[in-house]
This record gives sequence, C-alpha cells and structure tokens, in this order.
Amino acid sequence: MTKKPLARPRPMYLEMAQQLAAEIKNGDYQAGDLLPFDGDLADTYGVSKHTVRSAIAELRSMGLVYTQQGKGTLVRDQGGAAPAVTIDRSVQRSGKAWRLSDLPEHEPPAVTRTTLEGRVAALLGQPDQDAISVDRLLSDPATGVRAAHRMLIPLATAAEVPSLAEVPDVPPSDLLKQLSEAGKTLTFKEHVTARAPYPDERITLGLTDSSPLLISYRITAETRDGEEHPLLCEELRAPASCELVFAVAAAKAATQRTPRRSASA
Amino acid sequence: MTKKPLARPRPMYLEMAQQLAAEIKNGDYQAGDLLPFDGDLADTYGVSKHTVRSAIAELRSMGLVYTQQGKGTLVRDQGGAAPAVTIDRSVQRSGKAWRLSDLPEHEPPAVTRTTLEGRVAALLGQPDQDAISVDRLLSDPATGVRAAHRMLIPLATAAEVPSLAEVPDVPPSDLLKQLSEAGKTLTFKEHVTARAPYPDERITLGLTDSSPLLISYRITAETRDGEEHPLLCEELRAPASCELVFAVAAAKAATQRTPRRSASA
DNA sequence: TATCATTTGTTCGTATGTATC
DNA sequence: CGATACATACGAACAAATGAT
Repeated sequence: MTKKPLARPRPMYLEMAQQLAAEIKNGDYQAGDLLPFDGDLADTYGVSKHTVRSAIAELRSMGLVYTQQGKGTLVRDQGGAAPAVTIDRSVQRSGKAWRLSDLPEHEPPAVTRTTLEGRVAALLGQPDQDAISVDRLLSDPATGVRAAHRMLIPLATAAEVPSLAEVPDVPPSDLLKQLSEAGKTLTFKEHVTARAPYPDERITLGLTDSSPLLISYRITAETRDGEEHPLLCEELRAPASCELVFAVAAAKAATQRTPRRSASA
Repeated sequence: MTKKPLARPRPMYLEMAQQLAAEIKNGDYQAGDLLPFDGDLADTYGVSKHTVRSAIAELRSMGLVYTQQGKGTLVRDQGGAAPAVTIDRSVQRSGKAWRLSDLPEHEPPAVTRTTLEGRVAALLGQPDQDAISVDRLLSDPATGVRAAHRMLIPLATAAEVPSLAEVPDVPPSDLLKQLSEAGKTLTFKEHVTARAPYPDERITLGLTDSSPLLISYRITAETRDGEEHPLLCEELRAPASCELVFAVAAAKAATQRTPRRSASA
C-alpha cells in the first residue's frame, strides 16, 4: 500500500517552469498575455497553488514573465531582442575634454566621506583608505528605469589634484578633465559582474522582483613609469533589463607582458 | 478614513533577509559558518519555518549563502572582495595576429548551422539569416567554474572570407587573423547584460542555485565607408561569480557624431 | 466614490522525501 | 541505522492590489 513516488528525477515545479518556458518561447503565449491564474494552472497540472507559485517564481526570475498583484502574470516582451535600456559606457576624448554618456540625474548628488572596502578597495588598491563618495540616482526618462551611480575619489588622488575635492559633485567628465589638465594620461578598465539585489536596492531602484543587478566598476587610472595607478572608481548598479555597451580597446601586444594576476586569462 | 499608503510594513521575510544580510556583511557570521537552522531561526524570530526559508532563498539569490541538503546553510566566502574567476575580455593585436584571452576548453567544440534570431540577430543586423555556430564549454581548471561560449559566423561573412567556413572550430583569434589578412580593419564592442539561468543552463554550467548569469556579446565589426559592419558575434554565458574585465577604448570625439540609436546614451 | 470579485502576495501549519553526518 | 536539516509538496487563511460595477 505504499505510495509510488512517481520516480520523477526533477522537482515538479521545475518541470512545470521548463514546460511553461518552452510554451512561452514557442509563442503559445504572446507578449503581454496573461498566464492562466494560479488556481486554473493548479487544476490543469494537478498540483497545488503553492507549486504553481514556485514555478512562476522561476519564470519570473528568468525574466520571462512579470506579475502584478491583483492583475495576473504577464508574459514579458522578450524576443530577447532588445533590452529596455542601453547604457553606453564608452569614453570619448577631444584633447583634454572628455565626454561620458550617462543617464540623467534623478536627484541632486549626495556627497559623503567613506572608507574604501570590499571590491572597490581591492580595485583601487587602497584598502581602509578614505575617499569622497558622490552618489547619484540616475533615471531614464523614457522607461523610468533607474540606476545607482557612485563616484569614489580616494583622498590620495584628491591630494594630488586638490581641485577634485573642492567641488566633487560635478559631472564625471569634469573630473577627468581636471585630471588631464594636471598632466595625467588616463586609461580605463571596466569590471562587470552581476548579483541579486539587496532589499534596499530593490526599493531605491524600484525593482518589483529580484531579477539580477548589473554591477560595473570603471577604474580610471594613469599610466606612470609603465605601471597603472588607479585614480578614480565609479560604481554603477543597474537592473539587468539594461545592457551595458563597451567599445573594447585593441591594445597593441607587441611586447608580450602579462601583468594580470587573474587565475584564468 | 483615508488609507495611509506610506506606513506599509515590509514583508517579514524581506525584513529578515535584510537583517541577516547585514549581520553577514557585518562579520557576525564568518565565511564557511553554518547559519542557525530553520527551526531555531523560526523560534528566535517568532515566525514559521516557511518564512525562514523565504528569507534564506533571498540570501541565496544574493549570493551571500549557499545551502547543502542535509548539511545546512553556509555563508559564502565573499568579502565581496574578489570574484571567483576574472575573465579577461581584452583584445590584443600585433600586426595581423590577434590574441584573445579565453578559458581553456572543456570539450571539443560543436559546430552546427543555425538561423540568427533574438538579440544576436539584432546585434548582427541580420535577422533570419543563417550562420555557422561553434559552441564551446569552457572551464577554469583552478575553480571548476564553467562558461558557455558560442562563436557565430554569419554566412554573409563566410561568403566574403571563405576560409572562415572551412575550419570554423579554430580559436577565435585565428578567425580574427583571417579577417585581418582579408584586409579588414576590425573594431570590437561588447554588450553585457544578466539574467537568471534556464534550467538546462543550470545543468550544463553546473550551477547549484539560480544565481544570475552574465551574458556578453562581443561584436567584431569592420569599419567601411565610415560605417560599422558586423562580421562576427561571440556569445559568452558565465555565472555571476565571474567578473568580466574590459579595457575601454577612449575614442576620439573630434567629430561629434552620434549614430547610436540607444534611448539613453 | 464606494463596493465587490478577481488574482497575486504573504504567512501559517503539516507531511514527506532525501542528503549528510 | 538514526538524527539532523534542507527540499518539495499539500492545504488553508488573510492581506493587498487591480479592475469593473
């Protein structure tokens, strides 16, 4: 009289999510369509509402659908074709004037003083040193997509170029101009990763679900004595509905030097 | 009798996740430590085990902890400082020889013929055209981290440079060399976004949870008649424990041209 | 404007399966 | 083998948001 565990290799909610995902990508559900509601899906699949919710949570975290309380579960407009917002991370220069393309500010920047720690400290090579932090909340007027931008000016850099610290909440390109006028040759590296947002980030960025966050650090460095010395660090946190675009520099590899310490180059 | 929309209490599980996240980042729990188990946490917080599970699911998707069935919930080794693997996406050139830094292959590449669709088709500007697809599963020997790499050679490009299609499963840098030898001037753009993995991607990439996936498209283009014509598209899918590094080109902005169509530059 | 049905969100309780020690 | 602890699944109740009446 023992129950047959059905010998299913994968959990039912994943099976269900995979099937629904296939149907969405197959076009059975068009973008903007409402998925059948919890109860109906539970009946047709012969499972409980809870299992349906787990499956839908999977679909949501995959970015295939989004849900609105009181309305239903809607299929995302995803030919996978176009991201909601394209954030251009290119750097342009004409003489000592720089041009960065950024989203418009949503609020006036907040200037604070912080201690460098974590990934930022590692990238700047200045753990436990102090820095001026300029925090901005950016917003794309067309879509309402928000992103958080933080410009970190280490005190060591401000000591070299004091004008940076006087009015730190100017556009980032102005800071680059001041560094150029101080005689520095600037290079740029971007470090990109992703993670799920923290609860407070979900609020400030206006995220409805826990879809991932793109994290990008732009390190502005000067090349001195053949070595790169980091001067500034910008941190950008944007929802994954965005796409970051980089114009990649094709460095000349005449001299074969590999100063990178990365495990896998 | 109007409703106060402001004083909304946040859901308990989010509150709990935020507090636990703060404690982890505060150092109350060290890397490798076991979190108190469901039942104890439920008692101390005065909630049900189900709510504890929701909170822990949040922490897991944030990458702060990971769980092992039968063992417990462990705190990730994350000073937030160093990513597991740094993937160098720089491009180096010496004459007509190119050098790309890639992870070692885990299996011999699989060559198939596909039709361009979705984001890749949009980036190449060739919807519904055919292409040669070379799929590789990369693996970092030190950490075991895996990544999926796909090189797409549109038939239009193969028609211009037939040698590409003859042996497509050579290292990407070899393809660049052939393009260079065909007299083409190459430029590179990377488009980076993130999303949660599909179930099959979780399997092939060996992911234990649904932490995000970094998606990067590298478009190799030639500049002809002042316009960029895409030639190749590489798709890289890597777990978010990785970090992608780009050396950003500082383009000269002497002529102010903005051919980008992006909504928010 | 207010009410109401619909649908998702959150929380509880409970039970069973399964991996680890 | 047994205890522990996470994973999955069912059922139920109420809260909150939405849209229509």
